[in-house]
Amino acid sequence: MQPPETAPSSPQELLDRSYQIAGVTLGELAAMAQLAIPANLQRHKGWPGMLIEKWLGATAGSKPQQDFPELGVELKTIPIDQQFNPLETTYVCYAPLLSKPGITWQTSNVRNKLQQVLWVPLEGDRSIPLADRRVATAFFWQPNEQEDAILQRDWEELTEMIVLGDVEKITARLGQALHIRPKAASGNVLTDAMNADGERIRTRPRGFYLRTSFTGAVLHRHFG
DNA sequence: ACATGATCATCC
DNA sequence: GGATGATCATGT
Repeated sequence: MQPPETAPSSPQELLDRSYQIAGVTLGELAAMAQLAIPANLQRHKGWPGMLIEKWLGATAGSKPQQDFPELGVELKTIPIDQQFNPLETTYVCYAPLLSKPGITWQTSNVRNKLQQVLWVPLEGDRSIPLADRRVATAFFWQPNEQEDAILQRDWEELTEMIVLGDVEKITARLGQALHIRPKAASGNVLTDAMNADGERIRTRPRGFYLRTSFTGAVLHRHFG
């Protein structure tokens, strides 16, 4: 078995590819792809995601928007424990701190990214050596009406705070399903934002993340 | 610096 | 133990 060299031409082909690697360990996938396995993830935090991208035929690199633009599909690996509970929150996208006019939930990057997600759960318990962790069965997910409403409410609450110049009041405690946290290589990275008086300020870049309670519910809706 | 891929590590 | 805030690698 080898990684594909082309992008999948249909959602079904993408799903088929994910089934091909279900149950396989990350060590086996790395070996077949002739990739080195890091000793741990401390300095290779994105490694599992990159490995799965390669095996499903996502275009490499750090391009904006979805992983499979032609399919309208976003790929997300998610580390899980033995009960299929997520072990980490899920990064969605950067949070724009300089609001663009006319942006709504319907046109937001968050909604665009989450419109159609291929979830690929991976064994993530730190007690399992990285190479021994197995890929679980992937599945497509589209937010249902209720999930979309929750995400919309959170997004609107947080976006309103940014628009009102209250970005510094935002904490990760806000938001039922979606929240905002720093997202940067280090604490000294700064970007532009506005304060409540409309003045330019410098602040840490932020990202939108899905809480584990939300992704956990999504997983359990599919795996019971 | 921004954006991708995320997990780490500390605090509660 | 779990969530929050911080951080790591890489490419554009």
